Amino acid sequence: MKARAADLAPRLQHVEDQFVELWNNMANLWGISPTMARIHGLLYITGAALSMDDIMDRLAISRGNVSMNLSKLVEWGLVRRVHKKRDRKEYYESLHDVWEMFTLVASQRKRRELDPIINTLRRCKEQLAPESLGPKAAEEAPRARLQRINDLLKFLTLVDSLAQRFFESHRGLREAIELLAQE
Amino acid sequence: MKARAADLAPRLQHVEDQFVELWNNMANLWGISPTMARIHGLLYITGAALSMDDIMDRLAISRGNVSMNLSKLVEWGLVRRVHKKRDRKEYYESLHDVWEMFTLVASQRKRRELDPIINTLRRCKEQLAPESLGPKAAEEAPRARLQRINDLLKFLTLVDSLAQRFFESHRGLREAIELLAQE
DNA sequence: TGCACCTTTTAGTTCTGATTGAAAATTGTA
DNA sequence: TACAATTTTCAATCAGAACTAAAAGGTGCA
Repeated sequence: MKARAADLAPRLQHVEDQFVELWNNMANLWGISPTMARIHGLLYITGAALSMDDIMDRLAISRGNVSMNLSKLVEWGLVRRVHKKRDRKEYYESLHDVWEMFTLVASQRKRRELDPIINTLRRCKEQLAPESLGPKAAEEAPRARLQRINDLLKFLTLVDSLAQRFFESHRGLREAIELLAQE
Repeated sequence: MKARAADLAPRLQHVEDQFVELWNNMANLWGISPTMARIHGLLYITGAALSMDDIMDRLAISRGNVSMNLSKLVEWGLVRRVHKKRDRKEYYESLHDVWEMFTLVASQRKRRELDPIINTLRRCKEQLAPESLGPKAAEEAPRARLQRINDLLKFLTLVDSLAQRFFESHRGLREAIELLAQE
């Protein structure tokens, strides 16, 4: 099938819409809200710096909603504000590098979600420590629970330290991992 | 602080409650619903085989809700049904191994979430392929979009293949990873 | 400085998905 | 087989998150 030039724009837009919808579905996986994801998807796929109005029109989202979600995206570091000369509007542009986006999201989720969990677990652990339970603490029930908390803690601190290591040097690791995957 | 035997049970319960609450907070990270997570948390931390009534009472959740969430947990493979002799009730018991639980959750999320995304991306890619765009396809816009879709696809297939590899042999990998983390 | 243009905030509304309770279905036992 | 115990299903309800529209707040230019 050959496309005339006039067909190109709507077809491109159709692909972009599919992509935005895709990003919407990915929201859960990335742990961000669907609308935030859609906006980011649009910015990523077009590669352009868009204004709030552009986004409102294209995705049929209210101004306030776009505003709030854009600030969150900027806060996450996935999107940058850009100023155009002779234009008072602000424009927004997505990062381009997939690895960088992934690292940003992952490191923030670690900080917001994983770290507090590990802290709470440590607190649970203390409460079950033999010295805080008195001499009878050799009983079955607390010992078993302590064991399970320890298993979990061990696993999560492992994940934590691997993640940390990755964030600190993902540029270098990237090649290594890509090689590893091809093997 | 020394604890008398009588103090032990309520204190243990208090720690368990904290743990269930923690699991509740982890739900988002694991991609399961909070109530499902709380039920699983209770089963994991107590290490016991509990009946629906036990769970209803302990977590203050309705019977229907417990029933639905337990089936989902069984479906995910995180919880097993167990039968006790001379008792018509069914009892439910969590897996104990943290790595196994993680692998189960991750492999299912991959199948439910990641795989469809990769498929959709491939479809987007085809629609932007030069041959489907006609002779004028060398234009800037589609080329740039195709590039970004390819970047993404490359990243996601990489994640996919690493995950696959992990699921197939996490028992072996486990030791290697633990060593790596200590380095 | 004041105005016109944009963005942010917020109070109220809408929507989605979770939860309940009770009826229906199932299961095991006498 | 019948019945009592238990689980599942499902329509109605509820709660919280997301969204909107409009008012308030900034910002840069004349």
